[in-house]
Amino acid sequence: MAEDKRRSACLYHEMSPFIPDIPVGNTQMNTPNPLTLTTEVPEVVIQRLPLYVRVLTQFAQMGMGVVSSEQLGELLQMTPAQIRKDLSYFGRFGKQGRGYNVKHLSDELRRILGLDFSWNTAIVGMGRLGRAVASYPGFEREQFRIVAAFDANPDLTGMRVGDVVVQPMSELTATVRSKDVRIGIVTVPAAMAQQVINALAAAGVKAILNYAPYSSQAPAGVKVLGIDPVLALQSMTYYLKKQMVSSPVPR
Amino acid sequence: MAEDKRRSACLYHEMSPFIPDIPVGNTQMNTPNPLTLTTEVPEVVIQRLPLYVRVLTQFAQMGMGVVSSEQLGELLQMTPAQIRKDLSYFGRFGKQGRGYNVKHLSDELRRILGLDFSWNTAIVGMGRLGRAVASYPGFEREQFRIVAAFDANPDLTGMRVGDVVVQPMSELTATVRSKDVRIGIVTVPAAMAQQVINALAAAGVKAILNYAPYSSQAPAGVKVLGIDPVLALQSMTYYLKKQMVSSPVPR
DNA sequence: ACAAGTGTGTGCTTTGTATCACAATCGGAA
DNA sequence: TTCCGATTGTGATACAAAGCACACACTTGT
Repeated sequence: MAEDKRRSACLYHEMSPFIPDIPVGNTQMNTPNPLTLTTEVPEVVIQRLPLYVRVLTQFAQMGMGVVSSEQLGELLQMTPAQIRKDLSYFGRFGKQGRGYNVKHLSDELRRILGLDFSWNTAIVGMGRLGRAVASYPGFEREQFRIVAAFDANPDLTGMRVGDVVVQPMSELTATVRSKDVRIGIVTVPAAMAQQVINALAAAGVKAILNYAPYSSQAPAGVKVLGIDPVLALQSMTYYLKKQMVSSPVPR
Repeated sequence: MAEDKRRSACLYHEMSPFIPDIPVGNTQMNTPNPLTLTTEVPEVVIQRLPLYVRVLTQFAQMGMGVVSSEQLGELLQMTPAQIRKDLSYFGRFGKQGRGYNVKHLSDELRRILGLDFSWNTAIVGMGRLGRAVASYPGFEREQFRIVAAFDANPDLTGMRVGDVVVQPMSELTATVRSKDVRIGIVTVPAAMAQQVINALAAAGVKAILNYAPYSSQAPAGVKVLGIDPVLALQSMTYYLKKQMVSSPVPR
């Protein structure tokens, strides 16, 4: 039977400290050379996993015990085949004829993504945007703990935002290390963004969420992801404009 | 010479009311059947155009008159070839041996995207998140005008947020039509998101920015784009976790 | 116990996107 | 004016992702 395409599943299991004891016989670790056979999981797939987690949560709230890839696909607007293929990168989570156990798959995906414990984050830039982001409950709800906040403006030092007190930039490196901050959130003006990103990277932060409307240079080994609602709107207007031309009367 | 691959450039020029008078001889409109030859511009390309606009603005602020695709590529972390190819979907904006005129290219891209005039938007959900989004200056700065705000909670009706006054949901349809709202911003709780999206769509809105952490079903003909910083963080943790396993001592 | 039905996992095909490589073109220097 | 270095625009190519289709596994009902 099929015993060749264990590709990235192997890679993954190697990274993972605990292998799930799914009743599936073929966990043969016959990987010839784990360093050469680096068949990575595509980044797009990784980016879709949180989506799967989210809809699984929705299904769980609806009281459903099992879901099929077709049901998932309908909610996510994608083909069942793609979902199955994505999941197959990490193992065999479904049962033929039944589908996927909602709770089990959700837990597995959370574990794969590293969402089974909480991550310490620091936010830099305590202006209007920064305060809004810091007080947004969505992060804490998903186990992202904001454990520190910084701002260059000395007037803001000492101000309480949520559970933390604003610190001056000079304390960034020390605090990041002492509080084991792994994720940085940048909410400073565009002109300051790059230098803040560099400072965070220098302090050892490896993942940064950048709210500044600025195309940043990611320091080596650091993942910087931009969040910019304006960029999103700006690409939608292209399609809006096209529609207007085809039907000039707006309604 | 090359006179076959005018593909989507033709399509685009057809949509566009004003054709730029770039000194380029071959604007031959020999498209056989504009309806059959629908070689669309890839969506990924459209999504990158705002990025180009943004860095061009940066270059302009730096006082640069012309840029090469290589310079753009360095700032955007992508290959020069890709930038050139993306731009070639819409026309010939550069000059061999020189590069692109920053101001000219920026203006052209803005026009292509429909950013040469302002767009009316309405925001639904005036909770903490909604108020933060409504008062974020980034939208107005890029010509997205928030002309209406709605909330289901009657206590909020009449409250002033930025330049607008919060209205009840019952007035949504009428206001969207009378104020020519083309874009909707959804900042309601996840459980309410779908019904708000449907209401906006029914009122004629064709583009929606959804801040709710919920995988929505886009009504036919409507583009719904989700903004969720948590999803972004959740995919980054995958890589953070991998790094931790390879170097167990965090620093 | 077996047959019918359902839905997974995955090899193969198709589609789509990024990259390469080079001819065509431009501006400036000699 | 002509040559030279630079950089575009784009066909061709390589790569990656999505979708298809089916064997196989599991469940349920009889």
